[in-house]
Amino acid sequence: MKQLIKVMKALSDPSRVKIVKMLQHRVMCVCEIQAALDLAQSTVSKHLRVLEDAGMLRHEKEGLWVNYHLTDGSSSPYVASLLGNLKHWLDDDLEIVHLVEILPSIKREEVCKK
Amino acid sequence: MKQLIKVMKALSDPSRVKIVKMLQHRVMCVCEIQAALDLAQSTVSKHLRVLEDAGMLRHEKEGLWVNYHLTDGSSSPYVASLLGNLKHWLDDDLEIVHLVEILPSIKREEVCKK
DNA sequence: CATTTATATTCTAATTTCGTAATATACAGA
DNA sequence: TCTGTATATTACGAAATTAGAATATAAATG
Repeated sequence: MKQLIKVMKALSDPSRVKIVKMLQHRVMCVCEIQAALDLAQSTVSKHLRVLEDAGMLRHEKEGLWVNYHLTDGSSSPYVASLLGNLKHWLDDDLEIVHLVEILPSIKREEVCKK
Repeated sequence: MKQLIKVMKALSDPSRVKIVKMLQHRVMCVCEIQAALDLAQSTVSKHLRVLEDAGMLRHEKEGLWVNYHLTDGSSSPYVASLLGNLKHWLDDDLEIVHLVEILPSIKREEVCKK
């Protein structure tokens, strides 16, 4: 039960769902996600932690960058099923369509320098 | 997006998930659910409203009783998919097993009189 | 029509969630 | 080792969620 609730809560926030939808298209680092969603860096970092704790994401360090990507869902049937469903869910949601459209223009080298 | 979030939030609470699992076995009125979960009546009433607003439940009046039952999920693909998954999810969760076991002993005629 | 019973709604307190700013950490390059 | 950059963590206020007590509503019954 606890595990299911954790997964459901992780997907109960629009920003986190958007993150999942973006990561379906490619690996992203924190500042790229921050640029796409227009949130504070600490906010994005925390959302990523919630998704990772639920078993939906994993990260790998690459120098200064931290790359986040979707898991295969092997951590639980809940994750597997919902990640599977989210592959097609929301594909015609206007906000998601827009996010996916601008995704190619978001490059870490251009986006991250302050 | 809004609809998806509503469904996810509805299933982000253990009491609400338990309600869904019980209603897989039979129709129940509010005071039966209250007896099964040992919560205040107003609390149960509000949980039911959340689930119904998300499209997972419907109710019918029968005299003084209000009978709640699961929908067929036709309100949205999110509801359909999650109600489908919840048919087998948690079937070996100890708390759910116990709830289902005591379910036959919970009868409105015996349970509701104050 | 007054009473009882089942449920819904309202009010309120406690807890959780979400977001940001500020700070800490980790790593790369000069 | 000092500096700069990307990310994580902490502190904290605003908003949402959850629970229960009290109250309101609706329907059956005497």
